Amino acid sequence: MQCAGMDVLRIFREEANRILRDVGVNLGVEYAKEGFGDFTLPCFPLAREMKKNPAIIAREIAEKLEGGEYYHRIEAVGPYINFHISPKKLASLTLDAVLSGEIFRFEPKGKVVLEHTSANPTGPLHVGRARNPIIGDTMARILREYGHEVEVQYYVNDAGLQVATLLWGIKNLSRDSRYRDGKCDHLLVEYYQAASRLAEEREEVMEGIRELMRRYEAGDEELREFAREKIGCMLDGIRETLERIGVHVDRFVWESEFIPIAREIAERLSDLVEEEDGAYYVDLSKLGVNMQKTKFYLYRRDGTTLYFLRDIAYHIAKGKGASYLVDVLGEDHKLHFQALRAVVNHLHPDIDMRPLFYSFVRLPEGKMSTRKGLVVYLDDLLEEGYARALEVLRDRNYSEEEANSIAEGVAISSIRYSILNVQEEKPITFRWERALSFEGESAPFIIYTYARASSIMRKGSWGGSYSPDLLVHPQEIRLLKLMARYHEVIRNSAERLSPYFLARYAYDLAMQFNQFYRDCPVLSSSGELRESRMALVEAFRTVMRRVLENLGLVPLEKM
RNA sequence: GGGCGCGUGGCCUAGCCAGGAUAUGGCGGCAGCCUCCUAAGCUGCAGGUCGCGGGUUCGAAUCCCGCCGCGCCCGCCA
Repeated sequence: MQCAGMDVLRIFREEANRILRDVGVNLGVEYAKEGFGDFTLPCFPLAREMKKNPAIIAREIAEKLEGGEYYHRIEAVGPYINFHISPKKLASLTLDAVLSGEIFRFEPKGKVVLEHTSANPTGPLHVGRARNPIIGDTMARILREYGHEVEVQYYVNDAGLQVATLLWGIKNLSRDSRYRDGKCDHLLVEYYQAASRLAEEREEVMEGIRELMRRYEAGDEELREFAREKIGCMLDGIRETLERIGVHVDRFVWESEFIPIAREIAERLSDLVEEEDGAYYVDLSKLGVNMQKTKFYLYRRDGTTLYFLRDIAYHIAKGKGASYLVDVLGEDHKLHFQALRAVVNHLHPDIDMRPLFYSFVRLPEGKMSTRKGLVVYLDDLLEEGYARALEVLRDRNYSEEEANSIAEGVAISSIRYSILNVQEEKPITFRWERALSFEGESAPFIIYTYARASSIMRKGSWGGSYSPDLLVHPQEIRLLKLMARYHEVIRNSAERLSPYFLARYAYDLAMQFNQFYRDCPVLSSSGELRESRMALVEAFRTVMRRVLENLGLVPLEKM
């Protein structure tokens, strides 16, 4: 057994390549299409080399191949050589790897600092921004599974203009605090909205906000104390929403902490810095980078620092001791990130910064905007999801407590999955029906299969044994093959920084289990077949639970 | 105007990185399935010029070039 854990499918693949090497073919096999075996070797490249018909080459090679215990058939079909996995070997390797937990073991890897959300603490999270925490949290879970030590950070932008606007509003305006539960994010957002409107209309308001910012940067203790309290309360509201959808942040890092360090770093950038009207910027054309914009400002004319400079300081600090950094960012940050990385690497070439970009969630009417009232808050979406789930549960025999807990799990999972099941770079148009779909490609569909499997295991009593040669039904084999892929899916998802691959896998697994459930009765079978099928169900449950946990979906035993 | 991304049946979506054998699947529509391990499930039917045009290749949804449409960015905001 390798120390890296058991990547079952890779064992089969390497065996196929070994068989080919033994007859002098040094090409690797690919996955075959459904109906054409498990792996295939297209012979077109060989045909070109040997100037022979690929179909003839395929036939000649196939005749020389011996499948051994791993392959029960290897045959030429046209210009392809198709490898068919031996079901018995598949069942024994897969079930052993899953039931021993070996399939979930990955080689330990270095530390990753993953930053996500980092929304300005000026209001509640809305669904336009919800992609960030959900993708970020899931990515963190996947990287942990893959063997990394992961620290999740939320960068609190307390030093910028937006927060100064909020603070100015709280100090100078009065609002009716009519919002629910006393959640600060909902309570205080009105001050921010009102203050932003005023600042647009009246120059003296804008000046007041700037003055506040200058005092904040200068370290005015009274103001700092005021800000810590208000922003802290705002963050509590945001954190509460995050925790409700299963998103955990390890550290909230306050941007203002980096102001002194940022000033030191600016000194070290003197070879790039230029001055203009008292403001300072770096000129990235001096680095020979090919960007459409090369001037990035570090200081305003009044000497206060800008986000770009503070972010450089933050990333250098994060880079210490991390094997790499992951930033989960909206597509609007692409240019910023490119420039940021160029500067950070200019000073610290060893810091490995990797972005995970996503496109925005928009409303059918257009981009979400708190100010225009074009907004759906994440809290409201959760409440609506909860209510709809409860409605579905009404005519089932669940106690109130059970129903509430299932509805909460369904709501959280549905929302997370509706985000995760779309490639990150594709835009999403928010629709209630889609975000809260309980059928088809949805979280409830997936979790339902888990509940079905759990129900089988509750009702039967499995002795713990199985016979791999009895699991020969095509549907049993399909399910086993998919489970055997677990290792590869996690690796792919982690290395490509995309939770989406795992989301697809969850759906595929669920679909295959539903087919199995339909075709292969478990509890009404008898003897060793019953035992073996129960082993398969237990293995499915084990893999599925792990997949659900990595996606942050709630594994419900009943629903 | 320039840079980046996206463009697959009425709607949404897979496959694109590493080009191959009949282009995934869902929603909606129509027609069926609960004396049988949970019907949040399953089966069948209808529906596609893979944005358009070139190119590379034995072979292109996939790679390259051009164009069109949409989004994001091009701030002494973040």
